[in-house]
Amino acid sequence: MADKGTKERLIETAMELIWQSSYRSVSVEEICKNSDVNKGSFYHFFPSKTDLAVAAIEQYYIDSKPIFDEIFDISNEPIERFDKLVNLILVHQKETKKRYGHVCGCPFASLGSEMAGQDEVIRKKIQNTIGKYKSEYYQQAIQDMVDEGMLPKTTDVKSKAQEVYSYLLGQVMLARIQNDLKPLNKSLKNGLYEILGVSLESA
Amino acid sequence: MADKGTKERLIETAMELIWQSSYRSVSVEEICKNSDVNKGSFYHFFPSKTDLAVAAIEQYYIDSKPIFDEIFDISNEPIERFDKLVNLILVHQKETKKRYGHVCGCPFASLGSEMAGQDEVIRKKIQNTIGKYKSEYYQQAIQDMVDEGMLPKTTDVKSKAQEVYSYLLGQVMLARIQNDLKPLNKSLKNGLYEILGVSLESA
DNA sequence: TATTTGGTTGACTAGTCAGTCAATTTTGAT
DNA sequence: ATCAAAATTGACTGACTAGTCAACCAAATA
Repeated sequence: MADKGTKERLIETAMELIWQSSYRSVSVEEICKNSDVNKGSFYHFFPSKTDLAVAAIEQYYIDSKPIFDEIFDISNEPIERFDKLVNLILVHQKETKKRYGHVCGCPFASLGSEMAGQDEVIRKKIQNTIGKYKSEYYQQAIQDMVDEGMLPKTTDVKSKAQEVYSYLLGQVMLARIQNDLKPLNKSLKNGLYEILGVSLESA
Repeated sequence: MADKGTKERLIETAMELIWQSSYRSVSVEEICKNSDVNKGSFYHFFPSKTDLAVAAIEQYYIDSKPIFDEIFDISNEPIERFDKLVNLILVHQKETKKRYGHVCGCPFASLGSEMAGQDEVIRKKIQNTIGKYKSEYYQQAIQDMVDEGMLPKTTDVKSKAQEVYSYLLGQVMLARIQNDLKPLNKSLKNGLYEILGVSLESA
């Protein structure tokens, strides 16, 4: 960690701590201490705690992009893409549970839900970021399914993407609330296939 | 409001304020002021802020129970029950949006997600409450669908209930983050039918 | 009337919070 | 080596936090 720049360390620590607990429960001072940074330095790089959160959201998106680009690569069949996505979610949730001691869920959803009624800047940032995932990956894959005849031409691609995203987000969020990955492991893929309207044999 | 007892007013106000913003951002003092109650009185009824939250969750469940009992009454066809549930969600979200100025989402999910990593008492209370809805209403309706031959005998009823609940929760939560009810109105019912594995004509 | 019980009051503690600031050190370019 | 810009430091402010407490009140009971 000490090999990274001050700003980068703050961003990384912020995401970690906020994801584990919540935005309001993590103080700027705590983020600084866990980054070996003084408070004054924090405000040299970020005008406010809100700006740090926005930067953390952006960084998390940037870091995840290569992984998503590979999963949703055009060389994979659409169903295969969603298959790999489900695996990514399961592995990722298992990893973070081991690392932080409890199921952490989706950082965007948790932070977004917490701050939606209070901080419009953070809410908008998360809305936009989620929107990017939806259009770049989900909508694209569903469109490909329509083009390949796996879904009817009449499919409302945007709505379908919203449904799929909602479902995955709901399962992951419920796993956080229940602090249990078993239901996720058991039913995540099955439900996704049902929303997509494809049978399980395709796997 | 002044016609209710002090304790009841505190519980009602707490639910309102926490639902609009978040648990950590609403102070005990704020809850007291909005209930015309002094701080000392608060701690006469509740040993801690956590206990108030638990009471508020319980009260919200109790208040919603008659409505759910009617919707999920055995005299309604299973599909009809889910149909009425979707309508309830849409109307309820529309109402609270108008009342509070923005989409509020699901109070259980928001509070549960916020506090899951910090307050085990609140997390457990929400987990249990969600569990009650799932088993009393969702699982029961799905079991009835299996018994009536609308779903295969091999259906894993518990998993299916988890999928349905996750989907609805995800849609409602996303509506809060996006502060927009349009996607909900457009695709909530459709996606639910797909998870349930029934065609839209049944409506 | 005396006493107990349930409820009320609001000032108080001790700690936390985001954000400020003036002084200092480090860095990099010339 | 010089100097300006970038980065660092940590004490400080003022506002807010959950929770405490001793005094007070009203109504019911005995």
